[in-house]
Amino acid sequence: MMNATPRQPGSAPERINLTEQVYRELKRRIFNYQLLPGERFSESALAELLSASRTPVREALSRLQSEGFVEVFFRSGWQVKPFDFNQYEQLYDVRIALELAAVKALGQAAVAERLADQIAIWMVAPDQRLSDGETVCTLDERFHQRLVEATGNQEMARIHHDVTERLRIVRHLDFSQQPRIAITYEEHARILRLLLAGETEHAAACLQQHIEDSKAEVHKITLQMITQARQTQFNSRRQINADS
Amino acid sequence: MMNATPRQPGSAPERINLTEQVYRELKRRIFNYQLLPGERFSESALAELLSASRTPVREALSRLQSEGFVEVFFRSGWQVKPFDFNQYEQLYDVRIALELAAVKALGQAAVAERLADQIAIWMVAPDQRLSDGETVCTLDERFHQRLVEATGNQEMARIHHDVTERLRIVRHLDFSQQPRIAITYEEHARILRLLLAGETEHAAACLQQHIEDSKAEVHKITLQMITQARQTQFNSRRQINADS
DNA sequence: GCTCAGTGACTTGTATACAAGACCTCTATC
DNA sequence: GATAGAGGTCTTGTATACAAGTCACTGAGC
Repeated sequence: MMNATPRQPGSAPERINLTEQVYRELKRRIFNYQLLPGERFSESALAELLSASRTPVREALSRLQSEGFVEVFFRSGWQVKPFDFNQYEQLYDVRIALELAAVKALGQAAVAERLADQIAIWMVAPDQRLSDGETVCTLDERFHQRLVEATGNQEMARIHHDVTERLRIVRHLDFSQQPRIAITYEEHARILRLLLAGETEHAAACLQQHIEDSKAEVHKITLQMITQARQTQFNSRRQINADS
Repeated sequence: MMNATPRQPGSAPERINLTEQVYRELKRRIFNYQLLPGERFSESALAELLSASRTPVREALSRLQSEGFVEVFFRSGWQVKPFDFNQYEQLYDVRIALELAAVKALGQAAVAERLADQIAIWMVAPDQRLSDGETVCTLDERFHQRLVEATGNQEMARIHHDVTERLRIVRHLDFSQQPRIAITYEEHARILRLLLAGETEHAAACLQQHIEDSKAEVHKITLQMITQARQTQFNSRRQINADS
């Protein structure tokens, strides 16, 4: 029955399941807006679309469900979790809590050592800055992630990563506008400068304000985006109806 | 193919899947030490044990895996995640970050209102205190959970809950000793008193120290528990061998 | 006695079959 | 015309079949 013998774990280094592939692909489509918040779909449709059977699709969905990206209705199909402002705000507050704790735990020396890559990216002359919103958005996400990683607390980093992914849908929109990019550069540079100077409390205050700003910004943008998303959804529905 | 039509969600209020049942039962067994850290098992053994097919068992395991309770080896069985001191310490630090953020966000009035139940439980005369370790352990967990819930941030509460569950295995042991119970009562009462007095910073400092103490305590206890757990495991293995 | 190849039982990964319930549509009735 | 009911189609939930790989054990060769 139960086997308690600790034989050597088969040591499968990085084996990629179909389940894993489907999982990643679905997440990609959600971040892409190929699957829109509120959109409904069935397991078999997904299975056919991704050339897999329902089994791996179900397992991927089940994981996405427990992470809060989708939900299932009993014998009645799946749905991408609809927008929830309240939830996004709460997740931003979780980010603030985690990142502040991280920054406060970081020593001056640790910053110089472990955040060298970020210093090289953000503390540059204005004419050296990147201008592509997409790229800067990714770098921004990485910056905040690295702050937490730098503490060495992998569990905190993992949780922070999950929260960040939940917010990715809305943060994406934030960087479609040029001013946001400049502000991001300036604030990240300031935070790093303060950390390097050992002014931890001041850095923490800056970081908090920085995240609060994103939170406020996203709240504004999301309203206009929802209408846009609804429009797209309506179009695609019309298209599907036209096909059949 | 895709169906974007938002027909009314079937509104299944609290339907309990076999998957859900298996999930809960497995978690229960892990918290119970019926499934020991490091123990290995197969899907079919579990399926037979719980009178289900492999499908719901797999889904439950997959969820437990993404939550960090178990892990799978490619075509080579499952394992309850072994003890990892480092990980537990990191999770304690996540708890500190979240609970401190929660306490700082709580206003004086909010405490009196929303934590009335906790005040009734912890701020009692010494002769009114409960003495059963098991019960106090559960109440302790609830206390910290309620601190976070009281902020109204459900996402933070959910994450805190998950972290707490990961730590449940080790915290259980902490309350097997009487002194820990008295200390818990005193410290919880003090934290609540300070919060009610509006001394947020002081309360936060107390809370931090309180959690750090648990963290240190658990580190001590776990060493002796591992041997004890191994002993139990050995016994149950002997029993199984005797059965067959 | 030791090493190593082969073999077979056992494991997970994936596909498929079937069951049970939800929802839409069409029809009969008022 | 409006409404209630029945049937069919579509959905997920669960069980099972099969494929592919792992691992422990056996036995031959030295």
